[in-house]
Amino acid sequence: MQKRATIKDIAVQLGVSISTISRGLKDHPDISLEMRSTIKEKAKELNYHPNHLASGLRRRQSKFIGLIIPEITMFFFPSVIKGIEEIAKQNGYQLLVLQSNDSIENEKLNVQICLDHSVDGLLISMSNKSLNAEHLLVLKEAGIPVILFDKSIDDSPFDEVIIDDVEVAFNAAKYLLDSGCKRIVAALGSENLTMSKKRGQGVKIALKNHGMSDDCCTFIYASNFDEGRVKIDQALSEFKPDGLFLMSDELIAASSKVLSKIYGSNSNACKVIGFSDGVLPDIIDYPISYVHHSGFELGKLAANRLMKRLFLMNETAEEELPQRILLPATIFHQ
Amino acid sequence: MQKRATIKDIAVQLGVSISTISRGLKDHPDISLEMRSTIKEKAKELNYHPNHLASGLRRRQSKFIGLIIPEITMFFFPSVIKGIEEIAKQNGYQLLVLQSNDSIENEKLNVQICLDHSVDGLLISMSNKSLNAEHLLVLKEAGIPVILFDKSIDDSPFDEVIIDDVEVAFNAAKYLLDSGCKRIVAALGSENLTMSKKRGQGVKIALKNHGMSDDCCTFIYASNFDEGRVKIDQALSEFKPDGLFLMSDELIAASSKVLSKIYGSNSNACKVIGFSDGVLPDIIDYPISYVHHSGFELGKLAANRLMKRLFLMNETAEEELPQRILLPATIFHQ
DNA sequence: AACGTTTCCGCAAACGTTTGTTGTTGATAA
DNA sequence: TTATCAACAACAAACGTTTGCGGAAACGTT
Repeated sequence: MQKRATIKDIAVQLGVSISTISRGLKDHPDISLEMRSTIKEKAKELNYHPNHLASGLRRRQSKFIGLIIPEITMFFFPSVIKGIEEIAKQNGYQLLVLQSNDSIENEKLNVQICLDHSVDGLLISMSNKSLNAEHLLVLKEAGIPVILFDKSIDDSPFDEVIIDDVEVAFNAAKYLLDSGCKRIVAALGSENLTMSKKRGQGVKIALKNHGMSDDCCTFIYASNFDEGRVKIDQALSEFKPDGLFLMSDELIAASSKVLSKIYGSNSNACKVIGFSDGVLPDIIDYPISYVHHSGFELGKLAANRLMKRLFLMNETAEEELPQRILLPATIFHQ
Repeated sequence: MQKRATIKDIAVQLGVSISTISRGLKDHPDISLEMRSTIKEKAKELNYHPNHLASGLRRRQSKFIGLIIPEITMFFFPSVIKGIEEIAKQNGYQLLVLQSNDSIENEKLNVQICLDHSVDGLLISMSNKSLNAEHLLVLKEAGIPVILFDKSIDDSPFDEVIIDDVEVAFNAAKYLLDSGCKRIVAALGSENLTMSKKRGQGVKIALKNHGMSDDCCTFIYASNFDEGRVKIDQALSEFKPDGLFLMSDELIAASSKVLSKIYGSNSNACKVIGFSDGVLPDIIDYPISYVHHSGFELGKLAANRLMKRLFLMNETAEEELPQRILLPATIFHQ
């Protein structure tokens, strides 16, 4: 059971002080070049690696960024995490991944965990119970930058990185209507999600624009895969729509078998448009169009924004106003 | 910008020493009951929360466990992580999630990151480049328990939590053969993966058991979704098999559209059996049987084993031998 | 009255860094 | 010769905990 080498071990073996070692290791100009290289040599020889807890404690920063999401499912979030991880790693940060399971209590707990671990920043996709960001204000007080991404709230006091839900949903619905759909079912996520509201709103605007009444579209809400399957089955069976709007990959998955069951291979009977990361449409049989919004890109955007905030905090005192960053989304057909 | 309260703040306000606070907070018997409650009251009042870096440094444990996996994809790993997270949280641990991207260099780097962060234990699903665990021995030296899960290696010097690949693959192949399949395509993962070898081996044993030559089965190898799609398409087009063996969810997804394309709705033309977490078969149209191996359960098993190791380390000095823990797997039909 | 025992708490060191300040050289300029 | 100034390195405090040890009351026991 080897004790790992410390800065002190190097100091003793080289007969110099520990401060010299510390400075030498990070190329402080006070230390001569020869000294630096002897230090680095010895460090390599002893297989020295800095103790993260010690330096974190001293420097009051952990090089961790908190990542709070509702749940790690197979939909969307894996690629988001990958995007965030890529940027974080580039900047020497590690991720502290926490799930709220769509509970506001858990969200609070997770915020506390982030605080306990002295995270340098936080990325959060809010639970569907969170209608405001009150419980995140404590982070602001602590001087920890927060970025809301994917699932945001109205009037966010923090930066947000999202897609333009109304606009994109509008375009998606417009596609269905332009294709001649007259009876539409729009499947949305949890009803208290801002995202659901906005995407629903986009659909309604499209309907209005096409001179169609709201009756032409049935809205259903489902907060997870299983609920989606049941409700979509019900809706498709009951209304036999000629157009289906699915606001997430989860709902695309949930509707996949139902679509084949009801419409068989006659994929013209019901046009489908979904919001997808791009993988699922390549897996399911029923041909669907989709708004491509890349989780990977979203993750990168959000993480980059956080990095910028982190950088700004060191440089200037002037607070930049909360900014809204939009993820581009394009429609892919069939 | 609020400074967070420390143990010292409580001490000053209460006019007692910081050691008393520290002990009082964790119910040390040396501290009187009244004192304990005044301390806790004041702690609550000041919204005190222990600084994790400080206590970690002092106690030489981070309450972090490292989790190294090849890649966070939508297949399998999300549920594994959920399982691990559940057990970890129950025991007061956080996860440090790292990806090797199937590179042994990254795996080494990640091990170093775990070391730097003083993780208390490590869970690792090995990259397909890792043929041995040499690069993990440094953890053993440091007294950090390691559990290999899912993707293991031969003769592991560490505990491993896996499924009985040979046995399960044997049963899966047996199902195809019992159903009368004569021309089989078996799609495996990366060729240098121990897991692929073992599952292939199971298939071969089943063939032999049925008195069939190895020629009756074509083995193809694919290390990711896209490669799988191409190779499966080729194989199905070329051999028009009446039985298909798919060793992972990823390959199930990759074959989904190809199956419909080639066999249409005549699902009897080609029996399919896969290894799945259970979600994908509910999404794709082509009816398949599958060996259910739950990522969630695997994660829990692995994490629990690690917890046990962690516990044993505190209690006894006697080293328990590396153990192999098998995840139960059952076959679901259609 | 002298001597244990509890009971409760404080002192101070330690964990491994970082960093502001001070000190020692030797060289150069006056 | 003395003052000046780099250039380099050491000292020591600090970050917020935990914990071994020691000590002062308060109490009972012979």
